[in-house]
Amino acid sequence: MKSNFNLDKFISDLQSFCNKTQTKSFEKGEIITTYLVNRRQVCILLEGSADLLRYDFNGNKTIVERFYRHAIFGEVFYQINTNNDLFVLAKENSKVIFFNYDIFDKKCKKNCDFHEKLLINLPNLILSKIEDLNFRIELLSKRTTREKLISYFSKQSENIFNKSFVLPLTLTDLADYLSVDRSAMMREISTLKEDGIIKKDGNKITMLID
Amino acid sequence: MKSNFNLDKFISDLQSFCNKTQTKSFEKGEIITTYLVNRRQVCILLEGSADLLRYDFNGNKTIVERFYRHAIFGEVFYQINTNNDLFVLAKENSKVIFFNYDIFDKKCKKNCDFHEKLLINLPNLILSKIEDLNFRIELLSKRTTREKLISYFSKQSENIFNKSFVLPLTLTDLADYLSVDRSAMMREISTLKEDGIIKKDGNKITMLID
DNA sequence: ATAAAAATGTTGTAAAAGCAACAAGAAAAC
DNA sequence: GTTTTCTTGTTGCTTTTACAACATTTTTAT
Repeated sequence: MKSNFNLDKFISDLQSFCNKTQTKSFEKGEIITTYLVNRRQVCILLEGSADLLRYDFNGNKTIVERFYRHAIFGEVFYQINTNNDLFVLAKENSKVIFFNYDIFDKKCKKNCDFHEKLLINLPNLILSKIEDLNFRIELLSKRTTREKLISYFSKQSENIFNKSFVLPLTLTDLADYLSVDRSAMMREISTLKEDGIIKKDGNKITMLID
Repeated sequence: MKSNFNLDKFISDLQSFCNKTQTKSFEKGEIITTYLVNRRQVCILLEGSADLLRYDFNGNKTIVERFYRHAIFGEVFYQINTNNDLFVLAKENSKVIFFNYDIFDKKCKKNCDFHEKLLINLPNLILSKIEDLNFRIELLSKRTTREKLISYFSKQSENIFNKSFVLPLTLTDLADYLSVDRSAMMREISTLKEDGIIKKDGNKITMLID
């Protein structure tokens, strides 16, 4: 549904042509990166999924963003003020390519076509990210938990062209993502079921409306 | 406070070097552009301010984004499905430069250094936009109207390095921006005043805390 | 200068959401 | 295979927010 250009080819190009990138694998639960002031790291998720997390002074967790395959993230894309505030946690075993944003200014060697490819492909990754952010804003702008849930479910359904889909998040995480109280959300899911808007079987949801 | 590169020079470069861009002026209240499916227009606000607006089926207005000088917008940055859903309205007299995103693929003529400049500067504009979107998400993620207001006010205060600042939006628009009911927001502003968190004189707010 | 429109400010009441606590089921760890 | 941890599901109660209505002030239009 997102950008359709050949990202996989691009990724393999990145790895073969430039010695200024680094690829690492992470196990579920490992910290992929912590956002640092004055660093301009760029990360692209090649495999797996991960969360950008923040814990506030009260210890409340916020899922700032959830990343899936091909997501781009790093300090470059987030205004940070203090260290250790934001970090990215692998939700599944993941593979990530890292490089510094400075790569755009300082070419690594003559005739390295890495930069050309990067300049050509990066915009697509970034535009895709902007679309995600806009959707998240649309979600969070909804006034009620019910509307948030319907929007989120509809989007999931549209993404796979199917009325039924499996939730990619636990319900606990979904509440954090929609920025609502979990128990209140559960209550709302119950009324959505009662009202015949959705059907729910475990973490499989079916939309019963258009 | 945002990106510090020389945007003004870049803008004048854009206008002088490439015949594929167009610059137009708009009076307050005029529609700058309507988002169209299958178009990939890019707009940069050179002067003034504008709102990206949506009216839902109930007629409720949402300020999707508010643009100030140097903001970048257009279909490229928003996933749209239907025409006439989203449009950009000038809040003040404004000046906007338009070009098509295809400009990145199809160079206009040999030795036109427009493209080089565009490729160099556009990322800064876009990263600045991403920062704005992230801040908006942070705001909307707050669970209470009180927290949303405090975050918004703090940000305004930090931006100009001054405890006192003039609201850039009307209170009515601020409510739409924070996605809360206006009267409920007004009530919360009252309690913020009572609790000695802020001082308010017309549309000038002073933070009384850190 | 006057009328019209928009924004601000306030309040009562109904609806929604948050908080807290707990039981039951599922998944992960040992 | 058993224990421990995490997730789901539910409910009573409190706080917050939305809705609606209206008065007042400010801004805009003519």
